[in-house]
Amino acid sequence: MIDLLLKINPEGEEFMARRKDHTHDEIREQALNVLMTHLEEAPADATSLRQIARQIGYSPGTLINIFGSYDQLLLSANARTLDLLASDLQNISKEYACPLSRLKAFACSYLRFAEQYNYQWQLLFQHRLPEEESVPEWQLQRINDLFAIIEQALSELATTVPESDLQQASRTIWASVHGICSLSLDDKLFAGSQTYGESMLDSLISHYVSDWRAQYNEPSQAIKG
Amino acid sequence: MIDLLLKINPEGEEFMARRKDHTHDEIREQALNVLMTHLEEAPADATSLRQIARQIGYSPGTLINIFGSYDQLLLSANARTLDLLASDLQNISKEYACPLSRLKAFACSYLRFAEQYNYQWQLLFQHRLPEEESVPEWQLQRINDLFAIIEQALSELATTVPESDLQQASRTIWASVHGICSLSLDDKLFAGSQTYGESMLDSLISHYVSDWRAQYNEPSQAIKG
DNA sequence: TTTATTTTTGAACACCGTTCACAATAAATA
DNA sequence: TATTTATTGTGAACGGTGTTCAAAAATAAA
Repeated sequence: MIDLLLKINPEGEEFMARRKDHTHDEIREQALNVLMTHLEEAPADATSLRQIARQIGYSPGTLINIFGSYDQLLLSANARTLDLLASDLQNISKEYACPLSRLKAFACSYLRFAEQYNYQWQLLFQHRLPEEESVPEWQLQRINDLFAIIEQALSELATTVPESDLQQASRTIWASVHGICSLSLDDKLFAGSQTYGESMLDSLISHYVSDWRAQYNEPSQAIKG
Repeated sequence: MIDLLLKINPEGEEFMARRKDHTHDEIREQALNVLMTHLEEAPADATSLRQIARQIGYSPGTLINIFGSYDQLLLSANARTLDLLASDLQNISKEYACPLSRLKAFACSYLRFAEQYNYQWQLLFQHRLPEEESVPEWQLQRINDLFAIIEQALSELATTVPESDLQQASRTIWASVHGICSLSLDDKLFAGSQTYGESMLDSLISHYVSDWRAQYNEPSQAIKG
């Protein structure tokens, strides 16, 4: 049998199909590193499964074996991005005792992250899952952790607020902040870099929170409303 | 001449390369109609230049000749969508004398549009231009017209406001509304359709505007930062 | 009718994600 | 150790993509 093979493939020629000394986890790691590095200076559309495979010295099929599909490779990159973002926001938030400052710092960090990791951020939010495939568990968990930061700050600003109100307010703020960042990035034409987005974030949080807390902290006056 | 054709193309067989009785404008129209119809029930990724060409009975090259590229065909569809959205919002806004109600109706219409024309809306905002190709003129114009509606409402709520403040506030509101709609669409899992998004929009506008106008209408008190 | 011009084409190109029989390797067995 | 079995990675193939372009077809001009 070996003779037969040797006859068919007589020499040198660099045989492929050689099993490399990498575990699946190592290949995962390599592929994700290559992708994340790519995203540091070009959008996701500018690479491909084949390119990534070529760069780590494996065939496209191998990556499909490991990740299931190219979509899921992209999704794994999103997991990394979200982890980065979450730890960023959590660290920043820890540094602020004042809940209002904390909220603003949270929003600004979000914007800064979106600017710095532009293409990762784009992929994270623009990437649509095929069909009605549900958002993965870990992603919901990370997102909930981020909501918790906002909820915590809000609850410090206004005591005795029903949980459901806290949820709605924190979601409203998060979605608004997200929208401002999203629009701010597309709009590089108009505004001079981040100062514009930052002032919008400040405006949003100042005005929204100010009136929102008044609703709970000064129920007797009832001026606003 | 007719005889010649009949001889060359003796029957059925449907020869191609026959110059059809359509002007370029008509072909544009047909292609866009096919695309927009497709977007009524499937995302943009689910079709292609070739599919659209096939459906209108022309070759892919013809569409490239007319539109320049597939990207620009998609962009033309976005023009249509934006026109639809703009006229929708303008009509709705006309019906409300009260500026606050007008703002809320504006936001709700925006959300309803995003829900009804889901895939068109997705394409409109998720589609990234290649390179740093600038947003086309007409698109900026349409968007400015929409800002004008918000600015107008805000100026009715608070007189003697500097133009720059009006601009910032209207942009902040629009970006926030956009973010809420954007997130609300992705979140079909969580919420029971539109009621959730609507209440977030209401919360956003109520609180933000309430505090924002207080800044200008009650300058003597100076309670708010 | 012949010539020149415009329009549309279809084949070709270089890609893409995904599948799969089988070659190359490692592990288990005799 | 030699042989069988199981796993892992491959490369060719499939059907798709957007885009280019020589030439065919249809029209307009001479």
